[in-house]
Amino acid sequence: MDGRFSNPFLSEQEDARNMPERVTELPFSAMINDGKISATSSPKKSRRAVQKRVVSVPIGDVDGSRLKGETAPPSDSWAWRKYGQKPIKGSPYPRGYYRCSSSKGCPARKQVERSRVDPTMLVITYACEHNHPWPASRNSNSNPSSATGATTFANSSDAAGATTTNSGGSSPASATTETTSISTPKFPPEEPTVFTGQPEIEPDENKFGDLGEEPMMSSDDFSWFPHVTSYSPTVLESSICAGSSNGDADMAMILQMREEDESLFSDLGELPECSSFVFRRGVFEQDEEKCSLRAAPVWGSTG
DNA sequence: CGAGTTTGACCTGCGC
DNA sequence: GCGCAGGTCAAACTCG
Ligand SMILES: [Zn+2]
Repeated sequence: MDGRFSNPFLSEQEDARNMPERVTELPFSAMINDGKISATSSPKKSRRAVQKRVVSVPIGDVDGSRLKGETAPPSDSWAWRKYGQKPIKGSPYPRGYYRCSSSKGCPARKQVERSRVDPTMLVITYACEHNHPWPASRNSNSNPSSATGATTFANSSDAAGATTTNSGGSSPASATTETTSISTPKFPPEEPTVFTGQPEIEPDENKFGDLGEEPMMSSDDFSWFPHVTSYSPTVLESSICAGSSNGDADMAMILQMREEDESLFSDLGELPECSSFVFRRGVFEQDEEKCSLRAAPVWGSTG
């Protein structure tokens, strides 16, 4: 594994100190941390080696701001357990730390914080992937084949579609439902930076005084849809990666997803090529990393 | 009674 | 070496 992941897409903002919040979203995942788990060695490197995918999502009042009203991100089908919350310097809003409640051995983590530039947006930072194919315990349906898609989709669409948040100006608000969702997952291998429109780097606590500037939404790609998320290469890789323990299930799931994938794209008439590309790529990688990396079967027997 | 949330304490990396 | 800031743990508490 020499190449590892030199994709220009990945702009892992490990020490993104300069840019506190660049409402950016990385289409591709980068789970290749270090190759070694933080179990054998000291938990020191764990801090930095972890890549992060930042996703900006408009706050939907459909599922969120109900009782809490604070930071209630739209559930992404995965079960998250909050394990911490800390105020972030430079941001008036605290940051919530979530972990996967499905399995103890699941390294999946999620950080949710409100965007400083756009209080109506939540910045969700994903770290690590799930070691398991699917919790299949929380909400959603047990049949991620079609019913789930439809149901979840409808529900979600309502959220984003209704909220719209206007600020993001994400695509045509007039568009009802799904179409709006995926919008255009265009990840042209040439401009991963996307956020050139906001060279404004805050030195310190400048803050929320005149952040009336619109984020411009250079990358308002797919609006956060649980369903769509499943299609995200992230999850794909996740499942693939998990193929260390029970490849069967994973494979099955992948196939399943693929089917749905096609359906989805077909329905939307979007770039199916991309999907194929991604899918193939994932498989390819699976062949390479197959039984390596983390994918610790901790949750397999120890439980 | 259990899962999940809340909240303070504690730890660690990093800059000064 | 100290202080700061971010990140995590764990006890207490709440809701179902
Ligand atoms: Zn998980």
